[in-house]
Order: sequence, then structure tokens, then C-alpha cells
Amino acid sequence: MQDIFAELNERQKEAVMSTEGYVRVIAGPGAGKTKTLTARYVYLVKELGINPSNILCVTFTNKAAQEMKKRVRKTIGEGYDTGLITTYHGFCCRVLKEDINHLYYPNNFIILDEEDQKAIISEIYEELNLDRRNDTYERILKYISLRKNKDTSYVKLLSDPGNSLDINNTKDLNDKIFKIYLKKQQKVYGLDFDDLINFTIVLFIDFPEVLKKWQIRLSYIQVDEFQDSSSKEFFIVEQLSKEHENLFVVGDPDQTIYEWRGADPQLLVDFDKHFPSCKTIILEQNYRSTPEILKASNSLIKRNRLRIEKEMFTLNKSGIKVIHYHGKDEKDEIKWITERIKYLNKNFGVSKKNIAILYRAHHISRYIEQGLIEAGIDYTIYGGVKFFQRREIKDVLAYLRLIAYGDDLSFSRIVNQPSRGIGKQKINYLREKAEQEGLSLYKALKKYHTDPVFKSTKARDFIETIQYFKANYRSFAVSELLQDVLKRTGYEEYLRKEGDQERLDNIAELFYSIVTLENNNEDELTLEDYLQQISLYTEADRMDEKDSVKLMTVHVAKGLEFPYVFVCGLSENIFPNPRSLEERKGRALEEERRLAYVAMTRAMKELYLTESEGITGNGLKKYPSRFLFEIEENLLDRIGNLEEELIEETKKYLNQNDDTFFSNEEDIFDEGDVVCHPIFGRGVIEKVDKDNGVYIIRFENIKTPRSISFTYQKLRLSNR
DNA sequence: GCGCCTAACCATTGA
DNA sequence: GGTTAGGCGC
Repeated sequence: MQDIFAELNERQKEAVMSTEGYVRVIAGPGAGKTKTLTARYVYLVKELGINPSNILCVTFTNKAAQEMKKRVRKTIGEGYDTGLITTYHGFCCRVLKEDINHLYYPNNFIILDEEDQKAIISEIYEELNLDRRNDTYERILKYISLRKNKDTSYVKLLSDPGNSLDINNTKDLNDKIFKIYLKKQQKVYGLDFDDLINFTIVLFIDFPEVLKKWQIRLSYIQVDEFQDSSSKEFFIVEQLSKEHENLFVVGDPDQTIYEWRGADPQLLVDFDKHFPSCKTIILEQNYRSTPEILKASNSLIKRNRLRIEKEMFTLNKSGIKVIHYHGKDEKDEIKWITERIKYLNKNFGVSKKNIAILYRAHHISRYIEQGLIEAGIDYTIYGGVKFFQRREIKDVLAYLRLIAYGDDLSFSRIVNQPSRGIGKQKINYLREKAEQEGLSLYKALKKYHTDPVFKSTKARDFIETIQYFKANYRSFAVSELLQDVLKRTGYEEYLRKEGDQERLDNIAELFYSIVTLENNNEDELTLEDYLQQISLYTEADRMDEKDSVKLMTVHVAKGLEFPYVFVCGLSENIFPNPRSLEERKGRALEEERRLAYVAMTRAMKELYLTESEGITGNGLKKYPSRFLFEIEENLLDRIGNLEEELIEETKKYLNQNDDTFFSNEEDIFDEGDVVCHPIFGRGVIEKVDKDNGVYIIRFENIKTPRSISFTYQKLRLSNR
């Protein structure tokens, strides 16, 4: 216990000791959020004697959960069930496994990931004879997700064993697709990511006794990265906390980067209004970055209007200034990066694993990769074609899932992989049979594989192999099973024949990840558990200690830190992202800025911001990102050939598209002026802070004064 | 009927 | 780089 406290500062200690009631901790980047959260968990167990099975600790990723579990176990010892250190989705999964039967859905449901959803939609397209080129998966998936989240009554439709889905009675094509989708997912007993949350909510509302059970069980609840919780997720923890009234949330509104997915930072901002007894602790000391990095980051995030004023500080040692490199083209940009990496390595012994290259969107990684290959620098991409969505990984997992569940999605994925002579036509034939007799595709093949139709196929082999595994899989560890499956199904040989070493390597990586999981788990890892866990995995969960440069999007980098960080592709029309700006006007630019802030604050020792001239994918000319000019000039070291002319052109371009940018207009308000803000309402200007370019305004309806940047005053404030 | 190859088109972020 | 339709050969 002692050593846990020894590492904490006074405020962090205060947070750890705040075990009763509603508590919110607002903590900027590198302030030791996770450390504090972990210490509090340990304090609850060791000092207060609370059983871990009564503490719900919601983390943002599985990786964060795994690491926290590891640290917790080190201090409290083995033998505890720390299964409630988990993500929202992981927790919902746990609840549903226990109680979904109330909703007439079996608890051996499968979790549908994006790939599965796409497969379902693809089937629907085929059945309805729709032209795929005129539509996109993304649009349909968005529509389905929107529909599900707007009205959760679909949960009852889905779980109704009588199946009251009337496909003929539809309003339009979208509605029809939606209903067929529900029918298809019901057939495989699938739950997608939205369902996990929605089912849990319906369960809690419709069956108060289930909610009560969990309320009593969970004496303490703590939530990490609370600014990225959605109102639905908040509803879940709020309801759960009603019995013991111990809810502890940690977050930073400035790091909200998931608004587009439903995150609502206002929940953290208004936490004190929601729970008037709430205690607030603010952690402003950063232990991660050099003062140079922190100052530059602060100076950028200050440009946002919608924020709780807080200024991070650090006592860390000074380093070099943040560098902005401007390249003549993409080749030049990556060349400079690779040379810098080599320089750091040669002169300071910086190893590759301590370096991260971050970007706004996956496709940017292409020219980065190219350059790294040319320079002979090893790298690992996290994200992009996501590891768990790679063809070979999905195939292997589909075999495992078919063995465990016998579902149609897995079946159609791998029945002809490797080729067994069972193509489209034969699947359609099977589909008809299955439909008529209410069988799954696998069962239909099992019944009819002796039909003359399948004479020239390897259907019999296939059925025999799968049947063998179905009968025996429980007596093997998942890793053993995987190896056996690879051999007996001929999948490994098939890849080997194709000479696809990379795919084989990926499978090896999957194998080792299973072995690690098996070694870390307290209990035996069952196949069902594994499959469920893996479908909730994220790219960040794969992060390891391989000695290679790490490439990932800023979103994937959230919550992580790296000694040396390059943020590349910092151009207008890339970062900030034009589609995001288009889609959610107003709020989006602030989120993009927070994203840039998150990217910058990942760096511990040195931070490089790079961009280059050229054109973007949609044929627009690239200009240096506005964010590069929003950071105070004296905090950046501009390197590369950035001509005055281009800066002027950029300013002109930005002003054209956003009249609040580079506005030379002087502040038109004085202290004491009454102003009106579209969101905050009426307020009085308390102070004009010319140094930082902000007004401090006390709004009538808001407890703490807010700061509003000058650059926005023209647009956002009006005299009144 | 099946599977392989190619040209053409497209790309925001993710649990 | 991935995805898709369509053509072609077995």
C-alpha cells in the first residue's frame, strides 16, 4: 500500500481517498489518470476490503483493462476475479451472458463485427438484386446504427421468438433492408456493437429485478476516459450506481475525440449539475512531456471555445522546441522523417520502438510506408486493414466459430476456403434447403452432402473434419485447437501453396496472442470466451514491444504515450478532415483540434509536426494545416522551405473558407460588456486577457466562468 | 458452373 | 491498398 501512495502527488492521493459518493476527476494528458484509477482500485480492495467482483472499473480499451489488471494483481495478489475491469462493451457482454434469457435471446449469442455486418448486407443486396455500386456498406451500416439507437423497441422485435417482423410491410428500401438485417442477425443469434449496449439498457428498464441485482452487486463504480462516454453508456453506470451511490469518473473534455460516435463531453462538464453532491478534483500537473511540447499543445487547445479552462503545467526537464517541417512533396516529407529517425538512432541511441508516427487517416500511411521501406526502417502498422479483420485471421476465426456455434456467417465464409468445389450456386442450393426446413447452412450440408449435387465436391471431407472438432474441441486449449484446425482443414497448406508468407506470419502472431492470453488468464480460456473477447478487441490491444517504428491513427494512439512522436500529413483538407467538417459543421472543427491536441500530447521527449505540398486525394491543393498557425509562433521551430508566399496563400485560403480565421479585427468588447453566446447564453465579460487572446466570461447559467477566444467573437458572441 | 485475372474505382476516425 | 464486376479459360 505504501509504495502506491509514495508515487502519488497530493491531489492524486485525494482522489484515491475519495471513495464515497459522486466524484469527478478532470485530468489533462499525462496527469496520471490511469495511475490514480489503479491506485484507487487497489485502495478499495486492500484498505477497505472490498471484493473486486463488487467493483466495476470501465476502461476505454481492452489493452488498458489488461494492463490495469496486471498492475492490480501485482499488488493485491492472485486469486481474485478482476473480470469487472473491462470496457463498456465487455461489461454489457457479461450482463447479457448472465441475463439475456429474459429477452428470449440465448446466452450463447455471437458478436457481429463490422465484417459480419458487411457479409449480412452483402447477402441482402444479392437477394434484393441491388446494384452495389450505387450504394455503400458504410451508408447502410450508418443507417442501421442510427435506427437502432434512435428507437430501442427493435430489441423486442429481435428477441421475439414468434418473430413478428413483417418484411412486406415496409415504408421504403432502407426500412426493408433494416428489417431483413434484423431477421438475418436473429437467425445466427448475433448481436452487433450497438445491440450490446441497447440490449443491456432494455434489460435494465424492463426487468428492474435484474438491474437491482447488479446495483446491489456493484458497490463501487469507476469510469476512465469519461469524456468519451455516450449518453447511453452514462445511463448504464448512472443506473448501476443508484444503490450505493459511489460513482467515480475520470476524464478530460479537451481529449474528446469520439463525438461522432455518440460521445458527449457535456456529461463530464455537467456532472456536478447532475449530481449536486459531486466532488471535483482537477489534476493539472503533466508528468509525460517536456515543457516545450506541453506549451505548444496548450497554445493550440486554447483556441477551442467549448472547454473548461485548465492549464497543464510540468516540472519535467526542458527539451528541444517542437519542430514544424514543411516538405516540398510527400517524398520530401517522409525523407526528412526517416533521416531524423536515423539521426536520433545514431546520435542518441533512440530505438525504433520508442518512435511513433501518427496521422489523421489510414491511407496517409501509404507514402509513409513507402519511405520507411526505402530507408530500411522496420515498422508496424496498427490499424489500417485491422489485424483482426485480415482475411486469413477472419478465416481462421471463422473455422473456430463454426466449430463452436455452427452459424451461417462463419460457414459461408470458409466452406470453400480452401477450395472444396462449393461455390455460389451450391451455396444457393443449400440456402434454399435450409430455408425450407429451418436449418442452418451447416446442418443443411450435413444432411444433404450425399446429394448428387455435391458429388464432385469435398463436402464429405469438410463435414467430417468439422464434426470431429465439434465433438472434441472442449478437451483442447484454444491454441492447440487452432493448430489442429489449421492442419486438418488444409487451410495452412492452402496458404503455404499460395506462398503467402505474410499471411502465415499473421496467423503465427494470432497463435502467440492466444498463448499469451492463456498464460495470463486465471481460469482456463474456453473457446466461447475467447471468441467473445476477440470480437471486442481493438488495434491498441495488439501493441507490443517489437523493435519497430509504430504507425497508427491519432484515434488508435489515444491513451498511449511515446518518447518521440511525428505527426505527419498536417495539411488542410487532411487534418482537419474535410468530410468531418462537412458532416458536422461547427462542432467538428473543435473536435479536429482536440484530435491534434491528443496527437501532440502523446509525445514525451520530442515532437515533430510535418506536412508537405502537393494535392490531396480529391484533387485539392495542400496547404499547411491551420493548426500549425494556431500554435503560438515562438513555440515552433519551422524547418524546411516554407516560403512567405505560401504562408500568405494559406492565410488567404483559410480566410476564404472560414471568415473567423486570421481575422485581424481587434477585440470589440470590453470588461463589463453584456454578451450573448449561442450555447452558453447571457453573460458578462469579466476579464479581457489580451496575452492569451481570450475573454473570460461569467455566464448567468453556468457556475464557472468560461474563456472565449477572440478569433471566434465575431461569429459566436453578440452584443446584448 | 467455378475460379482466376484484370481494370476501374474509391478512401475519416472505431468498439 | 482494398473492393467489385465482368471477362475468360478450364
